[in-house]
Amino acid sequence: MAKIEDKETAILKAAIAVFAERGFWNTPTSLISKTARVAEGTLFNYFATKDDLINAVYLEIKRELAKELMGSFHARETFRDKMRDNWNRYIEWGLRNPEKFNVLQQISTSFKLDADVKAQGMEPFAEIERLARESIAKGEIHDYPVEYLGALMDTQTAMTVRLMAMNPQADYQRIGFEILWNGVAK
Amino acid sequence: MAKIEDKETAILKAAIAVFAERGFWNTPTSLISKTARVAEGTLFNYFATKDDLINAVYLEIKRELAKELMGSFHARETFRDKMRDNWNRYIEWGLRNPEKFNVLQQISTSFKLDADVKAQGMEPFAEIERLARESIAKGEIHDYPVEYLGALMDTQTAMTVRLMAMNPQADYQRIGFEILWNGVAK
Amino acid sequence: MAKIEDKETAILKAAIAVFAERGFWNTPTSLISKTARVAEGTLFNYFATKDDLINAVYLEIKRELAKELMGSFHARETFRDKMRDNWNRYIEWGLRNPEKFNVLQQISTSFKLDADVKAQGMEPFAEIERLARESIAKGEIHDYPVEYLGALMDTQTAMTVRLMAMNPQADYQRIGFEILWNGVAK
Amino acid sequence: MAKIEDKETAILKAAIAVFAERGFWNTPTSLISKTARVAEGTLFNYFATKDDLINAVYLEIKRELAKELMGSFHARETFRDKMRDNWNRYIEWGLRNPEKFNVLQQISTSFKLDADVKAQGMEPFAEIERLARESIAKGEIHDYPVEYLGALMDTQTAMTVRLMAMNPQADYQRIGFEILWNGVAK
DNA sequence: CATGAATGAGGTTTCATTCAT
DNA sequence: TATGAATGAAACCTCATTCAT
Repeated sequence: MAKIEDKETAILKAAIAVFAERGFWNTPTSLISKTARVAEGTLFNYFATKDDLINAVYLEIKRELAKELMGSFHARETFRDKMRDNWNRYIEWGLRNPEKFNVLQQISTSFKLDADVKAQGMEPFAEIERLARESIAKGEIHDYPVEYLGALMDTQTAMTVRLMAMNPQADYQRIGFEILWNGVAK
Repeated sequence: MAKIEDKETAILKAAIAVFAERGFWNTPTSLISKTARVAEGTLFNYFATKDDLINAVYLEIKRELAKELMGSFHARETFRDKMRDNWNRYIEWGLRNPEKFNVLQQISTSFKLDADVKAQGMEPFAEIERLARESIAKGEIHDYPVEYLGALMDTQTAMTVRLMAMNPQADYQRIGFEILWNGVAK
Repeated sequence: MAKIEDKETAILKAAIAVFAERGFWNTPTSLISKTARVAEGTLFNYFATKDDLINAVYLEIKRELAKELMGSFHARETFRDKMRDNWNRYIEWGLRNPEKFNVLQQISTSFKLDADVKAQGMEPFAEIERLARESIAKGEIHDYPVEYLGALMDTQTAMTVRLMAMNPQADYQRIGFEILWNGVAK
Repeated sequence: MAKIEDKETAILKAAIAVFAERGFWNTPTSLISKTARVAEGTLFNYFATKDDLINAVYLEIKRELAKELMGSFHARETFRDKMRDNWNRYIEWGLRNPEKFNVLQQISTSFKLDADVKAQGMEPFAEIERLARESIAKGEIHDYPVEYLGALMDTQTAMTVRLMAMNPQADYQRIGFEILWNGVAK
């Protein structure tokens, strides 16, 4: 049969859309395949189980986000600027992709990911922690555990996206970073 | 343990225990009733639907947490001390009640609560936002939107609990508050 | 709800009927519940899995057969008479209960029974082997391994039932026993 | 092993192997084609349906067994020797080819073969029944219905193979024939 | 003839909910 | 009010078969 469109991609897209709307626990695989305009069985040709599909969705989104963020570290000079760039890109990506953002949050907090998938998803943050260590060495920011800084950055960004989505005209993006930076800077 | 226990309470307790272990989407009501040593049908005498039960669990935990935190605002003098007291009580409660903390997070992020239940659950934060407004008026902290401050306090506390649960000997509790306070103080 | 009729029995009976007609591998549980005039889910209240049901069917039939045969050993005097009585009862039961006989054969040859169920099903033959040992000691029959004699008795009886079912007017019942006895007698 | 092997043969061999291991009801055609290192669709170029394949497997094995047994009738002089030769060859073939033996039993007892295939599979026994008739005429053995004798020979041989496979050091092969012969001889 | 992606009916099992007792 | 057997829709997944390449 003609591979007119990539079915795997169609399934992933459909999964993100319906997961965002109904929550992934509440979404039958039949709805995903229907949304993807694909037979019910086809889904399982690409993803052996629903859990595998969820892992794949997570990884797909994380990879897209990582690509979005990766550039930020090299485009700026100071650690503060790198961090702010990262902050801004994350938030803007989240606002541009509310479904993906939403699904990522869902999966992160309510699903037991495969260990290797989880590890892959964490890579992007390795870089930010490395930069934080450098900055600590230079005496720019306080000597806090970098894993705490990474987690803080992550949760605060996510929270900011959520608030901005509900209240678009507020100035949370600038304020949030100001608070974050003042919190850690010497 | 009380020998004769209200069945409703028994069901709520059982629900929290099994939700914490398996996730509430993954938990059949039959397991809850079994854990509560109550007939399957009995559960539905107290909670018309599973969704109602989830709402009730949420409210139950939120109320307990609120009671824990409420006192903090009056025991201290300055806003900083009130805030720190609140921070500490939240974290210590979370560490003492990992199941309840866990279930609260689950429900908050992956369940569509009834509007009125959600509203009731937010009450405790009204107080903290009121205090923040006072403090802003006194010029102690920056003039940031109080709803942002409330949300920040909430997510950062929760994140800190999670990290401390995984790494108990770390000093996250003190550090976290330091960052938070430095972030907002003038 | 009124327990007007024993549903468990109804399900077992229905299973035997449809297994006989279509083979148990080819029989959906939905057809069993439909035949038993019971909801699809009800079947699983009584038998956790289809495999459990098959084990139960096997045991049910074996027990009935055992009851039928058990008496035979005491009603007669000589070993030959006991054996012939057993032979006759088995065959007549098989002809009277073609469905049960058929299903028993099916399960015995094409299903991996639970170890304990298998063991329970074998009990009746312990007795015949014990009697064979006695008879050997008395010098009535040849000193052949009793487990071989038991298996021979079993397969030859079953084969005879099958042939008689296809060709009812033949004299296989008498002939078969004659061959069997002459084969083992001194 | 032949490097280039007929795909049809490869499929038949693979089917026997996996049927023996998992039972043919439990074996998906996809596993057969995979085992045969052939595409899923290819199997259906040779066998229109799974049922057709099962029929073909049956016939293939029966033919091999027939070839093995056919010679026996001419290599010996007396009917007893022919019969014993047949008995021995069957048993030894069964022990040498446990998978084929197993699959043959499975299909014979749990599958509705096509009428013509069944007829073809029975041919070898026509010969033994013819010889039995001769022997009866000569007064060597009792005048029993030859179809009963054929069926007896078949089931008893099969049972003996099964027992020997489980208990290889026992003397069932010799004993079994002794019983069989004494049963029918005058 | 060979391939393997695609199909969708159908299989077993789960589970929230009902209701007669 | 408490019970738990009964229900049946729906979930996930399998697999024989088709067919465009």
